[in-house]
Amino acid sequence: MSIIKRDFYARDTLIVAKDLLGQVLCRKVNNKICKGIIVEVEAYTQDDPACHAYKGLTGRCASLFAEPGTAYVYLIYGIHNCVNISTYKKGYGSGVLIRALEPLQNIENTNGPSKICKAMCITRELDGKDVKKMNSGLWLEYGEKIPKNKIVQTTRIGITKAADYKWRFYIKDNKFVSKL
DNA sequence: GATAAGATGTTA
DNA sequence: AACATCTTATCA
Repeated sequence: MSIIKRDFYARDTLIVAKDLLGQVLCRKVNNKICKGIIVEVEAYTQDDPACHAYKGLTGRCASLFAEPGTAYVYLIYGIHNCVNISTYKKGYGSGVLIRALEPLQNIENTNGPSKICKAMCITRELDGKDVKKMNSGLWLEYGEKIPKNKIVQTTRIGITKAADYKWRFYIKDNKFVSKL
């Protein structure tokens, strides 16, 4: 397994989102390593009304504007954390929300964006971390390539704006994709 | 099985 | 006031 490099993230957000399927999200806490295969994602860009970066750079979403391959971790509904990876280029607010994982190592039950964070101890301390470095405690590695006919593209979940954008991608027939 | 409601805190 | 969610309760 090798770590995913900058070039991967420095592309169009939709492409990165699709290509993240099958890659492996890794987290090190208390000398334990957790791993899971990414099976479901959503793309968000600065031109997208549903994106936190739509209204421009704010304190909360600054990580979306950072170098490609930066973690954006935020609190939603007062209770739950969600994790994104910033994409495209520095100064442009875009990223990919990791919605579901297939457990590989030291985790289970990760069929939702906040469940991932709970299972892997991803908190807002990780906001702004560089996921291209293992010593951030959170990074991604190359996994299996997913054949095109196994990738489903559809509408995003839990948003009210731009609800017609088909910017959600998941692996067909995978048990760990979140429910409607 | 399905659907509805409640928890909860940060943000602009 | 809105919010990129999850769990529990209450039906059937």
